[in-house]
Amino acid sequence: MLETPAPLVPRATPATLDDVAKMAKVSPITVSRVINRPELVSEKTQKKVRNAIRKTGYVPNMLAGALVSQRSRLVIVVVPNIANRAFVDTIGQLGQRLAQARYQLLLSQSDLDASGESGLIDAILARRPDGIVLTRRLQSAEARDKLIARGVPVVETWELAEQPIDTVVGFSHEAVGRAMAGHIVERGHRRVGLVWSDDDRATRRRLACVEALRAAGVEVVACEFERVPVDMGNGREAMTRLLKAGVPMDAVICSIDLLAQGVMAEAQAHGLRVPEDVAVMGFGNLEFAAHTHPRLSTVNVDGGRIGLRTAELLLQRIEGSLGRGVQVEDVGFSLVVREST
Amino acid sequence: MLETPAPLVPRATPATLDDVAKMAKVSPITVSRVINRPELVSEKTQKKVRNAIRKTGYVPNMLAGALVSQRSRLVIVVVPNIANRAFVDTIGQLGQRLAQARYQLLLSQSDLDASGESGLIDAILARRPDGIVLTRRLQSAEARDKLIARGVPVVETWELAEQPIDTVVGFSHEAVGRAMAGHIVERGHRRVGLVWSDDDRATRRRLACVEALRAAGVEVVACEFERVPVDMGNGREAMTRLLKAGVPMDAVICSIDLLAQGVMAEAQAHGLRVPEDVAVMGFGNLEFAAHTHPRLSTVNVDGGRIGLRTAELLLQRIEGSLGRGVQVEDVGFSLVVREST
DNA sequence: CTGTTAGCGCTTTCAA
DNA sequence: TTGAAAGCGCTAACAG
Repeated sequence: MLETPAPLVPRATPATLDDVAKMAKVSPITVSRVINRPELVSEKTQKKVRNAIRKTGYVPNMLAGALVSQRSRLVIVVVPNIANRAFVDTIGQLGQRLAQARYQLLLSQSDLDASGESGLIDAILARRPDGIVLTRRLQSAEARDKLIARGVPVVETWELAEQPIDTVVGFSHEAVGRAMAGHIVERGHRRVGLVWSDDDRATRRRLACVEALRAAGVEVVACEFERVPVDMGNGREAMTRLLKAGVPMDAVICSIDLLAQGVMAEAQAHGLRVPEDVAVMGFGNLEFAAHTHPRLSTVNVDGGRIGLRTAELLLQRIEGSLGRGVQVEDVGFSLVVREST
Repeated sequence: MLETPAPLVPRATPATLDDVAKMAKVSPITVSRVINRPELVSEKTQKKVRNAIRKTGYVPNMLAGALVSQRSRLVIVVVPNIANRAFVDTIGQLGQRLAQARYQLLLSQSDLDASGESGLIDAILARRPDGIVLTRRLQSAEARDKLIARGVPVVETWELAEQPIDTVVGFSHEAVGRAMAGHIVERGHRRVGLVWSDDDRATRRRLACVEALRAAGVEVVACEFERVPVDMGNGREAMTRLLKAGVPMDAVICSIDLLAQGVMAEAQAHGLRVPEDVAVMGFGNLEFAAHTHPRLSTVNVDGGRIGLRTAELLLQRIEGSLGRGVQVEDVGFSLVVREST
């Protein structure tokens, strides 16, 4: 090694493109090309430039690059809260596919922003991302209008928005509710308790579920609501209340697996057998659902597929090959029947 | 409402500071001040400017602002994977505190980046964040050296790094391992199985734990390793193997609560009583640990406190009131004894 | 309290 | 295949 390595003590001024250019004895634009479009530069020049980059410890300034090129190569994903495991696969696939296309994925936790949805969207737009992915619904019309006015590519996921901002990749929560009801009816249960989280999407599943149960002559004997974010503890508490109330029931449907897990634990702590004494069903097919004792019946959503399709459509929107607000894709869902029902 | 609202159709060119300035009949810098330092502008002028901002639908371009001011008001947090719930509270508190100080927190999932740690760090530095928080250890010396050379404020969390990049907020994994061993010894167990994830930090807990067990004359009869990321299913599988091997044991210590949860489920599926037949202990005090049946004994780390202290120290580093590499803060941990041991 | 001047670091466009 | 000139949108520094 004859090269001088990059200095390990912070420099007063980090190296710029010009510094690299001077050292390599080329013009700044040539350095830029080596980094962004190396196919336009001769091997020999590339070598000189890469050497200079290494020696100076140069790291491109994408603020400057994005400012002039109007492309940030940044996609921001809004998640309600990273504790929500529903979106793990979606984000994984999305990020991987975008990385292949040289886009960087950064996550913004929406519940961090005290200024509300509108402020959150402003903060995101201020970074000039090339695309935005929403895993939650924007309630505020103001926030939605801002996105529309900007014209930035947006994909709404995990539901089928009725008035989409732009592109949509999701599934019908109403259809899920009906499918859950159908399964419980099929299993011959007649008196059902509900343990439900109190958010927009869960509510849509619940309304459809209750309607379908009633249509089949099944009685909904109780409904416990839990504020989001819910956890397993909420499930146990809800089941405690249900058992204390003494209303006889042969099944409990939950808005989400976490609650179902808590409901099962509490039932067992009371000596009840699942599913013989009481069947339990969840939604989400979270990782643990396959491994509880007994294993939990639930509804599976292919989050990875949502992520992949979102990436594809977002890239098409960014490149302009897909129009805005044109595509609404339903990825569906499936019932996962295990031991708890 | 006499105002013209921002247009709902994407404009050819989004409004700039100059557009706002012209409409409000002030200079651009005044608009900038209204946004960033309103205390320097008279009420009357502010009103004019805010009106113009609303009418034009102006959203500041932080790329441009950061470029000239050398402050991006952006902090990037590196998480191994958002499925890892250990960091939820840390990120929540960190983000909230930073938001108060007008910094935006964005998350970067490190396992998304195929180019390795060095490429990940380059991608992050290219956005010129004012600070970086690491929730995982950087293995590559190259990546660490890049951060050092840049001089950007960095806080390493969730462990006490031996050769810190800059500031540290964490706890000793060795001390945790010894505490777990101590608890099992105290409970009178003599033959212990281990179910462990195969990562750097977990390994440090295990080595210390095993050493302490042996020192107390407790026999380690088996050790099952699981590749990260682990889940509850890995715990069940490991316990299946342990039971199949037929080696008698009276306790199982796990590297993480998820594995412990799986171990308990499998033990129960085999008709074993926890803790009478076999005690089970985890680490992390994940949300479900308080709600399993029986409730799980574990080790609690105050992730929220780590987040808060990280925010404070990072802000001090950014403002220059704290020197680089000066502070190493140990937030400790605590044993949480419940029903499973 | 408000404005003028200059330039952050990079890429676009056009030219050689 | 390489370079020169111009300017993206904003704020620091200074002046009034």
